[in-house]
Amino acid sequence: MSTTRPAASKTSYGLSRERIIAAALELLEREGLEGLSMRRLAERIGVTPMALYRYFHDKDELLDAVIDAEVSQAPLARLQGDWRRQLADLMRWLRDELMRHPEAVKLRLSRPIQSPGALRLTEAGMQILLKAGFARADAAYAYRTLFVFTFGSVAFGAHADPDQARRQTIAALTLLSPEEYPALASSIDEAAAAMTGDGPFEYGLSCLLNGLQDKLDVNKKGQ
Amino acid sequence: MSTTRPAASKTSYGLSRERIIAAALELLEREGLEGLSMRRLAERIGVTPMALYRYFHDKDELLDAVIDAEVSQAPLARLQGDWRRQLADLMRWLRDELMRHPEAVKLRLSRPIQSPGALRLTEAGMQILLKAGFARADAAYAYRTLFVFTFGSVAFGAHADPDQARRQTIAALTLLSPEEYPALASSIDEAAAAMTGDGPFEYGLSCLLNGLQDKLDVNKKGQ
DNA sequence: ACCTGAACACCGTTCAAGT
DNA sequence: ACCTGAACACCGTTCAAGT
Repeated sequence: MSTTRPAASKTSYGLSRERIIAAALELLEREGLEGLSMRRLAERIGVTPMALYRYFHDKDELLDAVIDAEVSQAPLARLQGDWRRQLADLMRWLRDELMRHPEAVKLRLSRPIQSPGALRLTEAGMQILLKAGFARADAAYAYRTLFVFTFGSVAFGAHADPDQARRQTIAALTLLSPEEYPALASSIDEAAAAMTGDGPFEYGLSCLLNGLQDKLDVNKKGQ
Repeated sequence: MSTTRPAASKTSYGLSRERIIAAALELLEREGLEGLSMRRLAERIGVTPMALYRYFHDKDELLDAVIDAEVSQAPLARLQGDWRRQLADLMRWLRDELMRHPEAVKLRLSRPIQSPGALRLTEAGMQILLKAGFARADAAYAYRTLFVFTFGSVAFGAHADPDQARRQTIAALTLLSPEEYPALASSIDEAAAAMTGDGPFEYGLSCLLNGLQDKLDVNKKGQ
């Protein structure tokens, strides 16, 4: 009975950053951002709220670690084809990842994460752009543009219930006076369709890549 | 002394939705989103927290009204030039407005607002696109793309302290191993520059408009 | 070293009561 | 009709104490 320890009544034995983060991710996915409180997290683990503060200074630090873990764990998509195809697939992959954890997108708004794990994606994008012939400054701007568009698409378009979002849009547009809002009043179905699904994202992505191609052509001609 | 009322010790006489919203906007701007609590808001007005619940069912309804008021009060930019110039100026105006109230951007993430006041902007964008020759479905997608990009630029790029954001990016990128992150390691200054200022927004906007021009040309050729 | 208990200063919100 | 007071069920976090 030297190394055998009696079973703990609470499962609080191997408390660690990893264990806390795993439980937080689980809670985040099940209950959403609002449901992720220090007290509820502690309760789930079977421990007092204060125990968490041994491992994280405060809730902010815990949240940082949670997003970081989530971002770092996803394996990058394998890419092939020309630079446009590769960038498109990278952004589609990013969008899919973000849509899987929409709560984490909100979290990233207030805290830009620049851990090595998070920067793998940036590195991949920059590699594609540099190899395609973009100057470093242009590549950085171009990546930033793609990033902002893709994150924005999820942040401002990941509706829990797409059908309801469409119906709400239709209802809101139907209320408008056709005299004051002629363009919208004549495009109610089209505007509603632009609120959900892959269509608007693919349209914007294609626009952006066309625009980037133009920039590349202009610069090459200038040399 | 029939109509003259004794001065109230607290200034709670003309409590109304408008007065509450005005106080909430003030508090939001001074203390940020976290500082806007029902209790603090009530205190500022000189009233009990419960008094607010006569005018709004709950905090969510109050927040909706607050954003709506803010969005509706800004006069739209006056636009001139060709459609590209008009759209660019509209998005620049939107970005300026959003940057003036970055807290409200976070609020709009969870609650899509489609009040008539908020839709004036959409109407303006749709008018420009339809007049330029875009089909209704394309115009809706195109507007959505511009909207998502502009909102995303502010949501993911409105740093309270731009210099600090740049320094943090440089610090994070300097930590990376050049073997694993060759593209980023060779573009540290450029990547940091892409995090702040007007440069990345203008680059992305120009990209998008070029891409939209291409779409328009293709469609016109197809007809 | 690691966790607990009690406490503090906050929340949003309900419900009964005051005027 | 409009506002108040007291209360409830939550928060994040500090600090002293237990083992």
